[in-house]
Amino acid sequence: MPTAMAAARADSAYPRIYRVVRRIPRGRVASYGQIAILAGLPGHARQVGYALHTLSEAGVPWHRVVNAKGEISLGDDSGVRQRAILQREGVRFDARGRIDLGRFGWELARRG
DNA sequence: AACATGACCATTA
DNA sequence: GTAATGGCCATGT
Repeated sequence: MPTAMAAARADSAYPRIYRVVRRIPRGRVASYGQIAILAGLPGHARQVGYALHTLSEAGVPWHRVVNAKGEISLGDDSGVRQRAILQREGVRFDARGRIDLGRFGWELARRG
């Protein structure tokens, strides 16, 4: 019988993060901090970013995760790619490259 | 092992 | 509005 400690260690945080990201509906975005909270890791927003950075799994809509300002956090070509995908899903960006989280932010309490 | 870096965030000035 | 600070901790050197 494995100890509780071993069991907790066996379930690393990354799969939980991926599971939450997969729940983000199409046409919506969530912040890193929000993902961390929903994954049961409050305050670990940075680890969410790292989890997505080292992401090798398929089927995870990583592009629906942006920072708390509604801005894309990637500076290189990946950022351009992320923005294009989001726009294809119907997410609108303002002139400064920011998303209105009041309109496109993922809110669980809201139906739709 | 120490150290620096990073797809972050909230608070404070 | 911007800038600095502290917290978080996985990865790479």
